[in-house]
Amino acid sequence: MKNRITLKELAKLLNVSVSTVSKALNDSAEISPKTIVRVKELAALHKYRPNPTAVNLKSSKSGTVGVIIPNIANSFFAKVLSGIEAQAQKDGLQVITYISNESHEREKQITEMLASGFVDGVLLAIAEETQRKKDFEHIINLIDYNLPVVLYDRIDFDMKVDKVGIDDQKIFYDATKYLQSLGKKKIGIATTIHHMGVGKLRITGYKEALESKDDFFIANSANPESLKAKLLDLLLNKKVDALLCSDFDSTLMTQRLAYENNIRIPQDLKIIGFINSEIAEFLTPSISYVNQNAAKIGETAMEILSKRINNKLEPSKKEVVIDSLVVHLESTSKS
Amino acid sequence: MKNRITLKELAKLLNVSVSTVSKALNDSAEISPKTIVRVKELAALHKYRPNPTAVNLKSSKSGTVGVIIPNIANSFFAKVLSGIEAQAQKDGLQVITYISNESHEREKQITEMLASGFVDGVLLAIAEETQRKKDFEHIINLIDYNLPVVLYDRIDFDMKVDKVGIDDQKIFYDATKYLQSLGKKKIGIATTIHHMGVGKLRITGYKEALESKDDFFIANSANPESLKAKLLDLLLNKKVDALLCSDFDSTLMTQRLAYENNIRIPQDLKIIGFINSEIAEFLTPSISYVNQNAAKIGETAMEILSKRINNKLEPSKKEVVIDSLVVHLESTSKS
DNA sequence: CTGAAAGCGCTTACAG
DNA sequence: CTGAAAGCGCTTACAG
Repeated sequence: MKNRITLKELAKLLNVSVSTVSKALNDSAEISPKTIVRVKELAALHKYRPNPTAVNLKSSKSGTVGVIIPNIANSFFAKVLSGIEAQAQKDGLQVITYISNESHEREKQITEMLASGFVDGVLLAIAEETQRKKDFEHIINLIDYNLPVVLYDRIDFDMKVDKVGIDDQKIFYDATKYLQSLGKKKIGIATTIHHMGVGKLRITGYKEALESKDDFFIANSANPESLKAKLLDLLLNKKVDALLCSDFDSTLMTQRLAYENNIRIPQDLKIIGFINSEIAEFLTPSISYVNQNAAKIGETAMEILSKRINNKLEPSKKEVVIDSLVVHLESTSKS
Repeated sequence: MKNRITLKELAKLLNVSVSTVSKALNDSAEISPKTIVRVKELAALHKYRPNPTAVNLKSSKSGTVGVIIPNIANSFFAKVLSGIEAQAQKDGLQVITYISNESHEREKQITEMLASGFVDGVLLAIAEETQRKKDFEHIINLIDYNLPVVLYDRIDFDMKVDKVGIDDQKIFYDATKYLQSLGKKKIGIATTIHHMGVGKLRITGYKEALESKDDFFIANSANPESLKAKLLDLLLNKKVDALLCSDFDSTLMTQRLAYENNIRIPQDLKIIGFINSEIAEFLTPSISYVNQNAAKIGETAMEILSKRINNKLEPSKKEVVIDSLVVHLESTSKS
């Protein structure tokens, strides 16, 4: 990399001291207007930029935040990242990206690295494996380190940190109520993430919405074969007339099984799924989906982290719920 | 953030000098084995970690690379990022992510910021708008700055930098030949990115594969209405029997128009599209797609950048082509 | 209004 | 084998 000009060199060229140059560039009231102009002109000429690393060392800040993403191929998280990046831009922060791939081990490595102190704060969505193992020690450590941490999306954990996510329970509650309003009597749920925080909340919301007289119809398994068997039971034997699908895999399997068994969507079966708009819109038929407002989640989480870093927030932790809504496409249209 | 222990404090506790502590921790041959053990034990006890910013300042390196991503919601780029991150991990580099949103202006801002010198190197896929405007000045500046730069994916540019991408021309050449081998006589192409480097190469490959007696059937427009009209002409009037779709939008429009006009896929029309596996597999019918090996592209680009940063590469620039292949699903199955 | 000095937390040539 | 000193590129309290 080309050698960039330093304060020292600038000072030599101007025949003034380094301190004068530094103060002039920072518009210090101590420096005469004339000198300020003179210094700034030469700095501009040489395209002087303060060395960020030196500034960081002085200020004990890095100007960076770490973002831990469980799975970037999931377009939900890609959009969250996009929101994070946009807000970080505004706040003058650099985003360092780490991908845990839903792995507990990898997540531990990352949190340890972050605790070593490069970044000023951390945005975290907890890996699936970590949730399954219920081993949050590395996360507690990170928080105890007094590094500002904001949990995003996966926030149903008992930790003293700021959180930004959606109200998973309410969404499935509302969705269930909506299907009831369409006259559906046998509403079921399909899920591969029932062991995860968000998965549990969605089931709770669903159950809560049903009347005492209603049966629960739940197909839950992380194993495709087992899920398929359970779903077929709901579709063919129990003859459910609507299904809430809690994730990508269960949504697509539901749709496929309906197709293979000549169950017509939406006439015989209505579906609402937790999948991305890109896919939902282009399935045949298109599938009504939950728009989680991913970018907004990222933006808000970054905004809170940024304020936390700059001590602009009262000590008590925040928990922000971002509105999400069901986008109705063909799979819930009135038949 | 909790105050972390420094070399100085460690030195005081041990009653030795800072230099001794530093050398001991770095296993210097100058230091006695006894001292090394003593120092390391206390360091471990206090969980000492060198302050990365200070190390960076000394070494004039930041240990970070900047990655400019045109559109992270495109799962191709998400996978590239995933490959980049994995390799950066191995190389001990931190990945700072910037999203240009295909915007020329935003890309300029980012490159200027990067030229200001925080990162050790840059991975770049050039924004669509930049390509349309043909204004590459900011990129040339970045390169001239002697900051190592590696172009990924979008590499059909005349710049003296390392490049990692796929052979777009060959893929559509091969795909066309394949469709011919199935007996298809009227092979067309649908594209919304004909103005972009990769889009042009794909068309070139397609044309190259056709015999002199064959006609070209090209539906090209970035405007949906116009593309639709051109596609309908190919499908209904010209009666093409196969279509290569150069991007997401044209693939889905082709599939939709076929559906709406009772053109059966694959019996009446074969399709190969440049879309992600996640979507391709779940369309009805499933659409044969080009697997671009996105993670490999990211990994390789990062590997080259890392070597370039450490001066482990000869001066001449590299251009690496990552193999990609067509994954055949229902839309090209023998009818 | 300007500059010398100290210091952020390290590393490393040099002296002893 | 150990330590004092210089220096990476800045900022800022302090002296003049």
